[in-house]
Amino acid sequence: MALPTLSRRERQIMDILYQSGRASASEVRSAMDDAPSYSAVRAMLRTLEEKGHVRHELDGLKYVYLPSLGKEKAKRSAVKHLLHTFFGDSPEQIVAALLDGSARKLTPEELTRMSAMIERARKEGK
Amino acid sequence: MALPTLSRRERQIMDILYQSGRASASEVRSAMDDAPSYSAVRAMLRTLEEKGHVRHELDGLKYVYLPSLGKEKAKRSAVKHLLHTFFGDSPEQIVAALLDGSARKLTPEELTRMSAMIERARKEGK
DNA sequence: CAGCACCTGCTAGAAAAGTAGCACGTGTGA
DNA sequence: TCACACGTGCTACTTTTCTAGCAGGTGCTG
Repeated sequence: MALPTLSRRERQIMDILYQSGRASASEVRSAMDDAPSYSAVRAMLRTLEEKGHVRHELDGLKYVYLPSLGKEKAKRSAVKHLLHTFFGDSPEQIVAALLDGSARKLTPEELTRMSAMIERARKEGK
Repeated sequence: MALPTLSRRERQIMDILYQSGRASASEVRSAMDDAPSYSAVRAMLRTLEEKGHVRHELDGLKYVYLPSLGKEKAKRSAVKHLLHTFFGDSPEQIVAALLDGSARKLTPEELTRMSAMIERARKEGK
């Protein structure tokens, strides 16, 4: 991979960007709960752009930043990493973790939909 | 949270430690594919210990390091973070990602077990 | 048009991360 | 017993991160 070298702050910013899809410097800043100065945020955004993690578009007069790697790819890679680091590459263990209330309570509807997805996967797979 | 401040290398080391459970400095080092010097690894392990992320035990003559936060807790927090960053806090979307082959192909057995888990959760929940 | 609110580009400095290297200690086997 | 492999503690140095601040542009409003 070409992009594993993020510093703490950079990672923090990337997370915000992935979460919101696109954001201006000041939006990024307000999404951080231990935010540094506005200048600092801008500087890091610029650095990230140099490194190729981020690109910006002109929205009226201001810059709006977005991850240059598609969200889908980033997702996959994040899931993969999580899988490998904490779950011994066993997907079912993630599901177990999801279910056991660690994150939040799931509604019956959600459970039903999950079931359906898995059923579908099973049918297709065989 | 008290421990969000990991640098790039530190995070890398923590991941290895979580993945393997416990490891000596040289083991950590060989698990890194862009490993720095042995000294460097040791220094970072020491830093991590100072910060409280890691502790060490004496195994014969050498040190063996292990994460000080239980794996379970770390897992939960990692899942939660992933959920929030990439999946809009929607657990079913993670399942979807798991299913769509992004990580690896699931076996029918795994799918069956997942189904069973979800069924069980549904029964308990209601 | 003066003042204000916001934005950008740039520079510079402090703080932290990342790294290598030495000095020393302890078993092991030729 | 003396080299050797391997471990530790510590220090010092380089590079990157992280940060603030200034100068300047644009539009709005009284």
